[in-house]
Amino acid sequence: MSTIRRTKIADILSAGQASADTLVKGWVRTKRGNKNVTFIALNDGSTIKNLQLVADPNDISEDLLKKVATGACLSAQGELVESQGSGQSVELLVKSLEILGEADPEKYPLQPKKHSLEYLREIAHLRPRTNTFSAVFRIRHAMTYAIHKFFNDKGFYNIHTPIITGSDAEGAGEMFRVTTLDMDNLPKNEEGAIDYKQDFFDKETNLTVSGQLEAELFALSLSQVYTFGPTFRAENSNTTRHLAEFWMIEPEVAFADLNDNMDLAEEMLQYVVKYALDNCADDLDFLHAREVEENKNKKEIDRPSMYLLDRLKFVVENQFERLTYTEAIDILRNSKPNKKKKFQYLIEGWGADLQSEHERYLVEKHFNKPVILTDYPKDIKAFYMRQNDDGNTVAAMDILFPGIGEIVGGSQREERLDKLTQRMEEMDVPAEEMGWFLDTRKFGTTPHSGYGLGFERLILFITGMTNIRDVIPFPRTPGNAEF
RNA sequence: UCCUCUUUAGCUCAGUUGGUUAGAGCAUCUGACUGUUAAUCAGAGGGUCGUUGGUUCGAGCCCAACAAGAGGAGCCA
Repeated sequence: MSTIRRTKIADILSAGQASADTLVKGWVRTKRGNKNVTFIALNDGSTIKNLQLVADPNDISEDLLKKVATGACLSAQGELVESQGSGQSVELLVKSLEILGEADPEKYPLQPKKHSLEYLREIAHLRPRTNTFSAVFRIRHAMTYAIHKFFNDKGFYNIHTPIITGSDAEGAGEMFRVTTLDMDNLPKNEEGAIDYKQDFFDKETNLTVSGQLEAELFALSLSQVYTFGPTFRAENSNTTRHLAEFWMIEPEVAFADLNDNMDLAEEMLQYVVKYALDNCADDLDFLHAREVEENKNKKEIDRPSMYLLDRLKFVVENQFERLTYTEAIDILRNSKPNKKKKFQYLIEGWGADLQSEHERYLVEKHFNKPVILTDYPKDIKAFYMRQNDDGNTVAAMDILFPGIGEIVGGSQREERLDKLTQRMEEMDVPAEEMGWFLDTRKFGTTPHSGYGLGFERLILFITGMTNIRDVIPFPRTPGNAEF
């Protein structure tokens, strides 16, 4: 092999031009052909598209070609020429071939055929070699970048809030304990309880369930900040939209009220969807076609009213519907399924939390577009949300997306010290442990707002995947921490 | 955690009111074919029917427990 540099398949295909001496490396997707010619579809992950290698048995030995099986890794050098076939513009006439890594076709778990997502989940270490998952993870990267770019361009600062937290007052769900104590021989104190004084941090510590409270501290100093980090919830949730370890984006903005907050969230969502449309066309085209194919055999009623690319364009081009919780309750109370008692939980009066079936009705049936619900009853929301003048509601907002449900949850934060401490008392939040948080209200407080965006839920929407375990490389769910 | 469903070849699935030797497509292997596009055509190999126990002359099929997976609910992002 000569010492020329590897060319990425994405670059070869986007240039689409013949070139004398070219070196490519990648993994074999399929091989086919006859005695006189062998065709190899090679993929290196730089694009969903494959490069066709053409091997003449006069140039490449039969023994070598025999080792070219699905999954094997190759290095191939030759001449890039205009393709004689119709499926591609250029192809590589192979002059020399090296097998970097063989893959026994009898044992390699990925076959050149369609696999179920459930099966691929069991071999999550190999699934990025498939079209679907390589597309999903290229898009996931693009969305990570787009989010950082969006906030950076607006003058936000990215804050790395702690992953290990000593605060158990965040109130956003069950936490994972962090400890270096010997679990088989826990030290006890005089009262017979576990003596955390002997633990690594001299106290009980957990993995974070939210960076919001820490982000608020920086919002009240740097004005506009956001977090983008891992989040851990030890809830026993077994659904297509919950993970025990997931990634969350939490902007926090000083001098912003609930309307500013909604404007920011809507602008961000439209920005990143547009970014995907502008920059991930090949992958989205593939996922779109995949979805159309999946629904081909379904009945008319079970098919989505819009397919992936149309849904994405729709979100970019249309404003989200904004209404209050109270208005939503009125719509639901007078809705057909409520009158005909089709809801499992009937809407009778003001104050109840909305169930998924209600959110789905509003988003998928009544408005048929993303919906922002605001001003929820204070009793069903967190202590830190700003109390409205009516005394019953808080300045909260949830953004609901079709097929996904809540993708964003946020609020204007309670900046008034007396109101905040009163609410903490009512909801049994230990104020004595949160002096650092209350200090922001004691010293130079100001109205501010923020929200949390579930990154994987965003990826579900953008890729059209339907199970959250298929949009994170190695999903952690109850009873499962493989790989 | 609750409810429902599923578990048969490497993968995706059929398998009748319980009956003798458990099938198909794809994949794999072998062969054919002068440029293929998930190539095509022909042939071959491949099974402790999730596990354990029970009912029965007889269980892939009926019953029970357990396990794994999926979907829905709750919690939320």
